[in-house]
Amino acid sequence: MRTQTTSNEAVEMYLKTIAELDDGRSPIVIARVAERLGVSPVSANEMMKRLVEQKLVAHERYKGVTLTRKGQAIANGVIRRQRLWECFLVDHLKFEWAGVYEMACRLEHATSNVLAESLSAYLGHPTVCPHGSPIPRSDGSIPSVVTRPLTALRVGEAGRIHSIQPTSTDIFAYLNRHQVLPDREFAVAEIAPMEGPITLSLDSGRVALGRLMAELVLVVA
Amino acid sequence: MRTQTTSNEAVEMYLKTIAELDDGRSPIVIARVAERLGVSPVSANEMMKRLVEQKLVAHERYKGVTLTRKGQAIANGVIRRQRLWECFLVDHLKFEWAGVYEMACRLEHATSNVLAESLSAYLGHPTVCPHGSPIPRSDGSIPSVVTRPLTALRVGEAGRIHSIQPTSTDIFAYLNRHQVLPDREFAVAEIAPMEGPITLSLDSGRVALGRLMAELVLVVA
DNA sequence: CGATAAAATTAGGGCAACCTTATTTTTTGA
DNA sequence: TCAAAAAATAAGGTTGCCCTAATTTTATCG
Repeated sequence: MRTQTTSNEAVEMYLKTIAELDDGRSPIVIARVAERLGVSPVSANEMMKRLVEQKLVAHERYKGVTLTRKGQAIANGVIRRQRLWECFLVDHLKFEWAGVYEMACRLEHATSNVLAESLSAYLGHPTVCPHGSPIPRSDGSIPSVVTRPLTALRVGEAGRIHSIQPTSTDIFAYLNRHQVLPDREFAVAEIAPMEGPITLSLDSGRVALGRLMAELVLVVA
Repeated sequence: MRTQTTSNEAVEMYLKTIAELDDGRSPIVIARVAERLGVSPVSANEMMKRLVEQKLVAHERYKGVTLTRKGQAIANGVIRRQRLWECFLVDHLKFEWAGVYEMACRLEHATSNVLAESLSAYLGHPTVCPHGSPIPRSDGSIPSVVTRPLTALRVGEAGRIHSIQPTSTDIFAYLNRHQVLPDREFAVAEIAPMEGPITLSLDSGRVALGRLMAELVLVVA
């Protein structure tokens, strides 16, 4: 069977997931990774053992995992490929914003470096994906912008939506339906007590977002 | 782990390989399939057992296998996806004709039906891949053209190259270097005895092809 | 500060695809 | 016609990735 030159799909998915969950503060709890990938915690633990052997992640027992430099490089490559494909699917094939994450996720593992570079050139070297997230550069670096999750804002504060963190199609679709899209301006109209919803006022009207969802919406200013 | 809605990669590769080896005459010897895929005959045999169970192939003991209607449909879908990607890679990403087979082969397994249809529309619904082979239609049918392998011609006969059958990058590269490309006109200049090379005369000059390679070049008229 | 919840780990399997080596069955051609 | 070549099968592995159930370790909070 044709052999892979790069790491395989499962490894890529684990590394990408760790990178996506990483907020730069504390190690990533393995159980969170398992949840995201829809596998049992045991399976995720086993895989972590393999990734530690390959020096792709560092593991602090009972704390969680962190990507090594090498692991981060692979993860960034995977994310780059996925986001490039998302751009292609939206800009050229005219797919809906909300559904492209999954499609691109399958293509990313079938994409060599040389293909990614040609694709990037074809697309005009985009720097953000359709959800507003930055596309890692081919050298592995990521353009960094200071953002805050929506949950960090207080009532009355205004801002601009920067990006929606990678998640499921359902959530993308909900946000899309309510015009919660990258680059839109908004103000925080209300924050319900008891971990209740955050209501935004946008040009298109008002939307209420639960705290979990609001956590995924990154804003600037 | 994300589950596949369609058949998996290994199954797709086996079915595609059988379809590619099929000349419509006799069943495909399993050992030939194994060779093509670079697996042991034993492995291929085991897989055939699984494919027979799933009613994707029919097996005549000591003769070989044939695709069932269902197996052919899947194979055609896989071939369609691959050839669409080949078109994209050559026409839009400006890749070399010779190298795209392998790249498209990886993408094909990551391509859903809806993606294939959008891609086809984007490309203007092409009917042939860059190697000249027909792209199966979305309903599973294949445009049929009467062609002969180069080996069926006699000295002095002229014709036009229709397509190069799927094979390895090396062979594509050799043919490319010598301008043996779809749509080129040629005449058979010489056929060496003892299974020797067939020499073609093209506008660009002369080329000698071994019998095995000549078998892969399909011509018309 | 100790009980409980959360996280991690251990133990014990399963399955798909691959492998090698040895053997049996069929086809074939001298 | 029968021996060699080709095809298939049998037997026994390996690896990667997944599972459940049971247990151990750590963290947290009343």
